Amino acid sequence: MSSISVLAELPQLKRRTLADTAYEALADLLASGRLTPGDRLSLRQSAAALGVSVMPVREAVSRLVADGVLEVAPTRAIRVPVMTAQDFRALAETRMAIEGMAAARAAERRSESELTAIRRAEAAFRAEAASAQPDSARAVRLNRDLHFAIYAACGLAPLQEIIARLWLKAGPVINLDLRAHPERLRHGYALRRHAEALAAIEARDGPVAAAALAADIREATDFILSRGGLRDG
Amino acid sequence: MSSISVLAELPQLKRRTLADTAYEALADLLASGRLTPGDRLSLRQSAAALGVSVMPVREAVSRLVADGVLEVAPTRAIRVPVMTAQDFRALAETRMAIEGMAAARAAERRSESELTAIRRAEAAFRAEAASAQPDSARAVRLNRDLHFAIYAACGLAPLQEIIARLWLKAGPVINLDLRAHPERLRHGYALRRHAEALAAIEARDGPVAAAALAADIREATDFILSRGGLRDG
DNA sequence: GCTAGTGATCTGTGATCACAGCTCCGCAGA
DNA sequence: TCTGCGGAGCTGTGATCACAGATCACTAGC
Repeated sequence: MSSISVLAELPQLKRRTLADTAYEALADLLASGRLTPGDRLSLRQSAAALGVSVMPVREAVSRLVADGVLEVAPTRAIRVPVMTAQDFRALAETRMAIEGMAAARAAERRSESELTAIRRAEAAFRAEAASAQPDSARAVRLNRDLHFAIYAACGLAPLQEIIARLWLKAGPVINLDLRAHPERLRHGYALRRHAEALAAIEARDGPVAAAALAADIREATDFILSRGGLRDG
Repeated sequence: MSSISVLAELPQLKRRTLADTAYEALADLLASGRLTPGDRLSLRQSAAALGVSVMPVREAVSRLVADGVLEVAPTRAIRVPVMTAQDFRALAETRMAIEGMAAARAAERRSESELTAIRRAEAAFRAEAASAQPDSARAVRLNRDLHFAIYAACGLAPLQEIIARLWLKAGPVINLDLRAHPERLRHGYALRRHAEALAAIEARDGPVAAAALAADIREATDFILSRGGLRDG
């Protein structure tokens, strides 16, 4: 054992493999909606685009498949799953339940610094939505930042990972719709729910925070479903 | 289109790769506690044991690593993570929240056939626990069957997948403890909570079902933590 | 004109090889 | 007794090759 006990405080530095990088690259494509439901993916083409061999891409894709974010058809084609309306509704209900719960916990246990981070994220999203020419991609990212600032305050790391996976799964559908109908941003639904959530978190009111988050998700889901872009199962 | 319309009723037969099989084999080792926290794993040795090349094992391991069920140390060693007491408590709290919620939904929406399945699973576990010489491994499996019979009745497929992942993560710790202290089975804690949950599901009482499941998880967790087998973080 | 067949090409899956880096063990030096 | 130093034997990671099976454009036959 070294006598320099300060070394014990050093964080374990984690190894970054090419597969990790490939995973993030693909996840970003999905979360930002640049890969939309039904899109196909080729290992070799993706590998060429990333400048690596197929191996790292393979590993990344197999993780995404395990998460249900991608799927490989019996025909050996990798593609973004096309969800039925029922699938999407079940996913939304799961999100409402889990993210609502995370928001409730966040409201009850948030620290001052976490509250500050949430306030800042809310303001950033509000500013973007209120701007003369809102940038969809930027708004999506800021919305995500706000939600995860809230979930980060819930104090349960496993819960945050679960939510991140759910977002990855819902990402393609949500972003596809947002691209087709960017005007929803102006309606201010999300803004109202965000304000409600922020107020509830400030007041340490768990149930109200949960209700606000759930309403945010429900309204976005209903909007998308009302468009009829998803087929029935 | 073929004129034999019956063909439309055929189910999509899903491809089973060696990687899938390897994943299940490893997951079973973890869920049943034959791999315990701290155990190391070698790709080549695992591959040899399974009679395949390293490739399928690699893919399976990378999925388990993504799930947090295995980890690769910076030293390039694959092992079952050793959770701190805090980690385990956070995992348990997450489980209580999520599985409680699933149980509540199950109570409210269960069909008669689902209720029958739950009754049968509860009786099977009770019979095993009451037997003269309870088989730990068998009891663990029956306990799992009962829990998942309940969650299957919640009607949300994404939620079930999430719970399955959480169980895989908690499996090694729980089973390790159960092997060391099989006497807990006789105390009947689990039996009481199971009976409460079953009664609540029969009565379609969501909150009580959630409370019973949460209590089941909490008691098992407290028992394990009281043993002091987990180091602090 | 439409269907069935055919071959070139591309797909994911699996096996194998190459390699940098770690562990372990014995040995030499203080 | 402890420390430092190699070298052999591992490790996971990545690249490459082999292969069965699918796709797609195209043609022959009705």
